[in-house]
Amino acid sequence: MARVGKPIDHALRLRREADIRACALDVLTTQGYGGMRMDDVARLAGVSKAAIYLYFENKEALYKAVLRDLSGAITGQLEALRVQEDLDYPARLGKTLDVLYAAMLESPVGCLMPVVSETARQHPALARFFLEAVRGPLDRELLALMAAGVKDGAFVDHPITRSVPLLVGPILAMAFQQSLAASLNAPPSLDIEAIKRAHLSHLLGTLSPRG
Amino acid sequence: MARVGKPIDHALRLRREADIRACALDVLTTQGYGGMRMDDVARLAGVSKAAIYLYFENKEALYKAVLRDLSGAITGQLEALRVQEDLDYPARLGKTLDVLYAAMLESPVGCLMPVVSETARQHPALARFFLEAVRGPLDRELLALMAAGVKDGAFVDHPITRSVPLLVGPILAMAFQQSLAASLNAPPSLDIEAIKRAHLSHLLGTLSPRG
Amino acid sequence: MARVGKPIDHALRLRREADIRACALDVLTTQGYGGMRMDDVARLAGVSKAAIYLYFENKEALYKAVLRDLSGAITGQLEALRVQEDLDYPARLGKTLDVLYAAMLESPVGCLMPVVSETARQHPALARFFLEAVRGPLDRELLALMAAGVKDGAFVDHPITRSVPLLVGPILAMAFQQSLAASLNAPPSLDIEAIKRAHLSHLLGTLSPRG
Amino acid sequence: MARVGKPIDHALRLRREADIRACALDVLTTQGYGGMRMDDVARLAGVSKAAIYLYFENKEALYKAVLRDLSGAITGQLEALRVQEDLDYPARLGKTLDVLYAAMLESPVGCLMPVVSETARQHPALARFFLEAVRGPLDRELLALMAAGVKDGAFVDHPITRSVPLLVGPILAMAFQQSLAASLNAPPSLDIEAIKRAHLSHLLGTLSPRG
DNA sequence: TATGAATGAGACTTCATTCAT
DNA sequence: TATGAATGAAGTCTCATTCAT
Repeated sequence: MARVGKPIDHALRLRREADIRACALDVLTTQGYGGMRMDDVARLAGVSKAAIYLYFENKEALYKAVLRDLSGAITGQLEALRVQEDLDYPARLGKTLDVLYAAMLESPVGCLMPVVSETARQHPALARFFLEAVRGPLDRELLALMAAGVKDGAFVDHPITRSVPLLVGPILAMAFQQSLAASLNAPPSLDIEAIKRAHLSHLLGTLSPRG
Repeated sequence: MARVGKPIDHALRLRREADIRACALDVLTTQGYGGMRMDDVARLAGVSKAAIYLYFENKEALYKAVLRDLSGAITGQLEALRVQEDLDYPARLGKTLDVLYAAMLESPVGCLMPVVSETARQHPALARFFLEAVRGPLDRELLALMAAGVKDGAFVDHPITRSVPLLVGPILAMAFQQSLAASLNAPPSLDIEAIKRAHLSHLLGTLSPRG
Repeated sequence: MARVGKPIDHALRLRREADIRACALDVLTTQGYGGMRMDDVARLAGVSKAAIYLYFENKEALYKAVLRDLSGAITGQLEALRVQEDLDYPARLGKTLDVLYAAMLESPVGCLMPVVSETARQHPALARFFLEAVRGPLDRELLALMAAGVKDGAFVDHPITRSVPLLVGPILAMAFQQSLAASLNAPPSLDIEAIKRAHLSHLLGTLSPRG
Repeated sequence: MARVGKPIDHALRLRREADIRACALDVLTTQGYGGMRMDDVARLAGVSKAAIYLYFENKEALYKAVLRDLSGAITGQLEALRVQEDLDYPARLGKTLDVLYAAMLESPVGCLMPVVSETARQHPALARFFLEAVRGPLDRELLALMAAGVKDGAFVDHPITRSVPLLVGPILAMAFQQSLAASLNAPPSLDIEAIKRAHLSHLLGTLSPRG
């Protein structure tokens, strides 16, 4: 009657938690942090408001969990790329852009950027969390790749190798733009593949050792 | 009895209104739309909360007024951009970056871009207005400059000449970063002049006809 | 039309505040701190719940204000007595008992003692407040009187002159008892005047210099 | 199938019930009734929250059970008091104080007295029960001792011999004080032995036939 | 015009209690 | 019997907005 039980239950719990996180992400991207009511998340997840508190200590914790989850996935991908030594540096940079473009422009993550920005203004603790737990690891990965490329002579030692905004700022800008467009129900107007190619070519133009 | 007072009162009214708008902008840039409490605006403006409602119908109307007001300021700056035709293209691109860096990093406009994005879903009309009155002219001006440079042979016909995010996205990324840092009362950590130089060098590396 | 206005308004505000404090005391003595809902206080005072927050920062502050108010009155009386040098020490001690008996057994203050006790368990901050702002001053007054009496040779230097519980603990005990009796709608069974006389006689028996 | 298990189960059930009662007492003395969360009791008892409801109908029932249980312990102590008739009256009064000091300051009973007072309004039945089962016998015993002492000429016929608060109120006052100090995690600051001696000396000063 | 005072709707969070297993 | 999970009712506090003066 008790069956194996325990591990299954544990998995259930994890799935429930993920469910709630997913619903929270949904609400978050459309309503922002201030507009995300625990009620909404609960209703969307099909549970009672109080149930959310069984999985997350409070609204802030839920928000952090959503962010941590998403950023962990991205950072993980970047790290895998960075150490994939069978690719040359330009290729690794290209794949890195692939990951970032996909995350920021083809997933809900992009829509979170304005939310993060707005949220940070009212909740310094959340701003700090974002910088330390999301932005920090991401930046470190990217700068590590560039530094390695420079050290191995694959990249010129140009200041952009030390500046994340100059390297991938355009992606953030597009995320903002797309989020705005989405709010207006405008069709997404960016030809992402073309822009990505141009972005990479632009970077390599500056970074390639000769001419 | 109060007849004679009218015109004076009218001027006073306009000034008061502008005062309140200015204070609202202040609060808006530091706290975001959700964090802008009528109480705060009132206190900052030195009037009673109820007084605000004598000048603006409600919070949203005040927000709209702030944005409308700001769009005028931006258009002014754009006009200054356009009259610099006696300089060569690289120099004009440099000046353009100067203006944009200043606008995004040292004026409230940069801070408002994320605010607008974030409130876009609740206030699509405002978002549209912002896109048309602020972002639109800015984009057109920049693209016109690049197109002219290409046509005159001063710039290579690289796709980045047709993509505002690729050209100046890094600036928004930095605004975002700076705004986060400000939420933490951390001193701004970016060496903007150096970055600006790197940015220009990066662009010219791709755009310059030779090499 | 503006009349003198201001001072009257100010007085009104103070009266409102006192009203709310009084209602809070009412609810507090019957429901305890945990059972005192802001709603109840508001309804009793004939204002909206939110209005209370115009006068008191939060529930804790309201509670503190109630306590501070009551204790201030008592301590003030005690202090006046202590320095009333035309009375001899036994008389001053007697009057002091008068004050304490009246406060604890003939006013709602007595009923607050169990409330304070219960509240302290859940809110250390309030326990500290009670000790520092209520109990402390009261104890100091009482001990100062005894010390002066001893120094002037009016009282024997017995250890009870340095122990507030031994001096006036019985009053607290009766307050608890009365509060309990009140809860049961039992008629108050104590002959306070007689007990007070016995109490004083008991104290003077120990404190009087000769036999 | 489970027939044989019954008696064992029954014993287990009783032990479990007692366990839970003990844990509830623990929480009750430190947190008060309002602060006693079923969660806390469950965690302390090492069972699930739901399990408590297998043994007690609800929170109030658990509270009642704790009190009922305790009344037994007290009556036991009182019986020990009564059998000391071989000692003279002052010595017996001293022993009586010993027992009361121990009961009020070193056992949970002292802590519960204010808890009962505080919850009396919500649970008058409990208050009455407490008065009859705990306070009543205690008072009767004390007054009987004093009456006997007076009748045998060992004590003066002073009114304090007929007033429990005047005789032992200080002990409750100290319990109150100690309970507050405990809320603050402050080390208990009372030198109980010294106070007890002073207390006895104070009483005998009034009660001793000569002087 | 201007304001101090007031409020209702609503948000987060807690907890005794129940239910499916 | 025992529990992890779930919940509804309730409580504190906030804030845009209104009203009497």
